[in-house]
Amino acid sequence: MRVSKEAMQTNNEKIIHEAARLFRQQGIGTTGVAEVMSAAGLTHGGFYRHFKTKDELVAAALAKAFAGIFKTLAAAVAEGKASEGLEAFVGHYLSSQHIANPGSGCPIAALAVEVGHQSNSVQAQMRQGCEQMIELLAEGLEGDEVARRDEAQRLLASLVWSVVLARAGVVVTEGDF
Amino acid sequence: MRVSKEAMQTNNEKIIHEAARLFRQQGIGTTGVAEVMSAAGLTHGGFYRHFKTKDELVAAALAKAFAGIFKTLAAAVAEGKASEGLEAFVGHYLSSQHIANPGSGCPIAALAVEVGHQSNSVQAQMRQGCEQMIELLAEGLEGDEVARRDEAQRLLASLVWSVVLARAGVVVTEGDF
DNA sequence: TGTACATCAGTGAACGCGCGTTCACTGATGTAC
DNA sequence: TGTACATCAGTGAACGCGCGTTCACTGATGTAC
Repeated sequence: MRVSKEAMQTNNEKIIHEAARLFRQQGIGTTGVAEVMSAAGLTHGGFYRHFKTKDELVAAALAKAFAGIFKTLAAAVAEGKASEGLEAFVGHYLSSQHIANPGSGCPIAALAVEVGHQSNSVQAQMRQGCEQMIELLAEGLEGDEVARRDEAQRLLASLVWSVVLARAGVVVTEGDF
Repeated sequence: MRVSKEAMQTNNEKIIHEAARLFRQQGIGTTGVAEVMSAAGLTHGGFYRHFKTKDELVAAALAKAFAGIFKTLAAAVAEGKASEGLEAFVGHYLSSQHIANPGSGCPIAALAVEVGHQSNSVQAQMRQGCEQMIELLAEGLEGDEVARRDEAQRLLASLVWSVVLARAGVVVTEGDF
């Protein structure tokens, strides 16, 4: 039966939230629309009142996942504490907590490769997220703009790769970042 | 109808070769057994004379993909030309040719994340390939063993990440490796 | 070396299953009077 | 403010489709005499 506008809005957010979690945890192709709806406490038939296609949900979930990751870092940069914010971010990124919980973690580490096989709009979302992350990381580094951007890219590569390897079970010796 | 032992062996190699190509090009979940068999010039019903499950094919294809990547580098190391071999390897790894052709390229860049959702034996294959690659890269670097291994890990992270980003369409400014 | 027969690689149709998507239906919500 | 009705979010069953896997069948291969 019909629900109020507020209830529908809440349901919409739940769907995106669960999708963002499940896609990162299990992969996009492996997670069905029915599973997402069930996790949100709904039946799968109602999905198409919220999204035209699964692809549209993927794009929304990816945007939400990036927003969650950026939140703390962006706040630190806005407060002028970019360097401290960067240090805390790196510490959390490489933590065993982040490695053990892809569902609430970095969408790049979880989905970057699979997104290469998704629609253009999803790829654009991933591209934008990566670029935004590099910019935010660069804020906390030293040197001129080009050098910082360069260093930020190398840092992101190290971070993402360490987490991907650790999740795949490859033991990595401590590196200095 | 039945074919000779030699013909069967040839077919087996064709299946693994096409699987290694298609899995890297399109992903594992997206590539069906029927598509692999068709690419090998066979009908999909015969697949189970060669492999017990699709998973067994994935493991074989991954091993084959690693073997192809290691070939040149391992030969250079064996000849005592590890440093030159490394340089050539890095040059090829970052080439537009490698970026444009995942089907014949590095299985880590193409499959590392998706393998996280595969069987234990497939994960073990990926793990072993990564470790072997780090060892081979370390051979061409300088310093003591620990420092070389450490540097090799950072190098691999940069290499893989650059290719993943480039394939996702994110333009990366030139970095020095 | 030649013949008779068992083996088994490959064929092509079928299996159950889960996928993304559609649809007739329900009944609370939101609106018009 | 109260009533009558149109709207539409959510339900649950169904759709076609492609997946991994199975199977009865075929006929060339390999073997035993």
